[in-house]
Formats: sequence, C-alpha cells, structure tokens
Amino acid sequence: MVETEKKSSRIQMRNRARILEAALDVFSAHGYRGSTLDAIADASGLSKPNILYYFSGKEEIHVTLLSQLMETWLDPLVEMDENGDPIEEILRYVMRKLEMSRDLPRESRLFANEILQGAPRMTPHLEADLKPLVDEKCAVIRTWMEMGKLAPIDPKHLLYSIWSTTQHYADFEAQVQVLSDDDPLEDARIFLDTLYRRLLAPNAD
Amino acid sequence: MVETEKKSSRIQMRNRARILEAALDVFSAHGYRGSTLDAIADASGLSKPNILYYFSGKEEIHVTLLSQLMETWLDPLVEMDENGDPIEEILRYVMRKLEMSRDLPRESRLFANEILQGAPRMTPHLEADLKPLVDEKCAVIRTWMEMGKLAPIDPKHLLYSIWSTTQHYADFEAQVQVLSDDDPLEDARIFLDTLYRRLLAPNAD
DNA sequence: TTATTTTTTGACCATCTGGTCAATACGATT
DNA sequence: AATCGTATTGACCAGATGGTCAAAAAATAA
Repeated sequence: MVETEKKSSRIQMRNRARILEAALDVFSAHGYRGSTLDAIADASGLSKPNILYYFSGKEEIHVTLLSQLMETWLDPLVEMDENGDPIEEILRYVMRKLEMSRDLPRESRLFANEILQGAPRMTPHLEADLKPLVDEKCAVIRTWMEMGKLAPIDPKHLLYSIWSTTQHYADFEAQVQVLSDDDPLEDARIFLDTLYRRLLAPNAD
Repeated sequence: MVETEKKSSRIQMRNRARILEAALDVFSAHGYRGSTLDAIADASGLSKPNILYYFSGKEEIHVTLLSQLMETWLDPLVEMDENGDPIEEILRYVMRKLEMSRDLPRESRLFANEILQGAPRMTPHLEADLKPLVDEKCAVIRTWMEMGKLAPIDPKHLLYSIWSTTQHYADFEAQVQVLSDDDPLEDARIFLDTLYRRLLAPNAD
C-alpha cells in the first residue's frame, strides 16, 4: 500500500461536504458556543448521530472548517508578487480582500468569531502559517520602500489596516446595513482605492 | 412623590455595579451564548440566585451593558467639533478611538461580538442613536470638503475605516499578539497618523 | 442470492444551564 | 428587644445539548 490514507467513498465525500457547508452557515452566524449539533443536523439534512458518524464531535467540525479556511484566507497575500509593480500589487491585494468580504462573508465571520474569542483553536495555525507569511511579505514591502517605490510606512500595520478595512464590510455587516443606503461595497472599492493610493504614493513624502 | 423611580440603596448600587463589571469580563471574553450565569456569579462573588435578584435574567444584564456602552462608544464622535480644524478634528477622533481600543478592549469586544452575531439586541440602538449621529457628522465632513479643507472622499466610508482600523487592535488582539513583537499600539498611532493625514490632505488632490 | 461492510437512525443518557422558590439572614427603625 | 422590609442562599427543576449505542437499513462484494 502506497497510500496510508483510506480512500473515502463517494457518500463520505458528499456527506462530509454537506456537513461542513451547513456548519459554516451555523458557526458563522452564531459562533462556536452558540451553535448546536442539532442546528447543523437540520441545516445539513442529516440526523445528529449520522453527523457524529462522520465527525468525532462538534469541535472536530469546527477545527476542520478553520483549517480549510486558512488556505483560502491567506491565498491573496501569498499571491502578492515581489516582481510586480508595488502599488498595483498592494491594491490588487486590497481588492481581492474586499471581494472576499463580499463573496465569502461567512468565512470572514467564522474567522472573526474565532479571533475575538482569543483564537482558542487557531493560535497554532496563526503561528505556523500566518506569521511566516506575514514576515516574508513585510520584508518584500520593506524592499519596495527601500527602492523608493512606496512611501515608508510600517508594513505590518499596513497589513492590519487592509485586513480590518476590508473585512469590516463582512464582519460588521449588521452595522453597515443600518448606516448605508445602497450597495456599500462599490463605494468601498472607490474609497479604499483612494485611501491606499494616497498612503503609498512615494512622491508624497 | 416627585420621583417615580425608586431610589436604590447603597447595597443595590454596589452589587449591580459588581455584576455588570463581572458580566463585562465574561461576555466580552466568551460572547453572549458562551457566557453562563454561573461564570458571572463566580466573577462577581455573588450567588446565582442573588444575581437574579438584581437582574431579571441573563439577557437583561447583557442589554444593560450594551446600553451603557453606547454612550461611551459614541462620545468621541459626538465631540468632533464642526468649528475646529478639520484634519486635526478627525485625527483627534482617530486617536481617541485608538485609545479606547487600548483602555477599553472589553467594551470593544462586547460590541464586536454583538454586531458579529447580527446585532440581535442592538439594532434599535443603532437606528436610534448611531444613525442620526453618523448622518450629522457626515454632513459636517462634507461641509469641510466643500470648503476645500479636506480632500473629497466618501465620509461614511471614512468613518468605517476609522472604526475598523482602530478597533482592530482590541477585537483582533489575539492575532495582533501573534504577529507583533513589542507594543503595537504605539506603532499604530504613528501609522494611523500618517494614513489619515495623507488621505485627508486637500492639496494632494 | 447471499454475505459483508458501510451508513443511518431512534432511543437514551449525563451534564449543563437559565431560572424558581421557600426559607433564612441581615439591617434599619421603633 | 421586637418589627419589618431588604438581601441572600440551598435545593431544586425543566429544557437544551453533546454524545452513545445497539439495531436496522442500504450499499457493495461474493
């Protein structure tokens, strides 16, 4: 046997996917503690014991979701290209994050919920995956600044500001909804484009 | 009787304050559903039935906290002065919000938790208090722009960006902690000062 | 078909949790 | 000290919730 992993049957693949999809709905809307296996069972169309047949428990479902999310979440930053035009690379990153806020709001809220609670199940992932990536990209940004292609600012806090401003539209949607009349995401695009072009323009120094 | 409200005894004042202080600790750390009356009882040093003697239930404690928070939370925006220097007024607002992230992280997280869950207990407050204030201040900011004192940008999204960038340091502290070496709040001050000066400088247009 | 493995479920359980209540302790007033 | 309103609590309850299990039903292999 070359493969140590058992190959999952089609039924297993389908049902695990169903469960994770339902769980994403439920966890992102109510948080970990606010979510029940019964709610996930209802949303997935499977019985509770059947869910426990595919996952060892509530926590394993949650952890699986968070692990899967990590890759999707980091991908836009991974794709930031050292050899591209600095300002356009960063703006592309901003826009991809903003699109994720629009297209994957459940994922954004799942993540936000976890961090808000002190990242009890994700600190290892952050240390192992996020931290090295951030360090690497901050070094790239610093290089760009030394080349005079970007105004000198703290790269880490630049990233923080990108994360917070873009994810705000998903995580605080309930608030944005109260305050905004029409589709806020389009205005956000324009606003953030202006914001980061002005911040990063090297000549403005 | 001129006063319809019963005057509370000293013991009542003290114990209600104790309970709310403990509840702020618990709710901000675990969210509404993740918090138990037992945990609040332990943290406050009172027995669970005694807590129910002062508050009608878990929800009333939570609602009381949110109501009290609203005033504190909006105060910096209320204080933004139409007659002050536009850029300095906005920067003062940013810095006050950043200080609140440092000094009142529990309040920030309590608020964030509530909004993340769809603001089930706070949408009325947002409609009644936040929305009119935001509309008013957006009008002020627009006036400033028409006077040529600020670069023209969407005032509402300017506020969103201020809220998200400053509260990020409290709400996502678990993440910031993993990525930052020394005290990140001081670097944040410098970064946000640069960010908003560049964004708002009218000559840069 | 028959045998075997995988999938599904109804019934059940232990624990947690918000909340109640009658009884008791406390504190001020007379 | 006796009285009366306030404050406190131990014991308890009903419902929710994560999880178990033996048995039945489906799917698969022989």
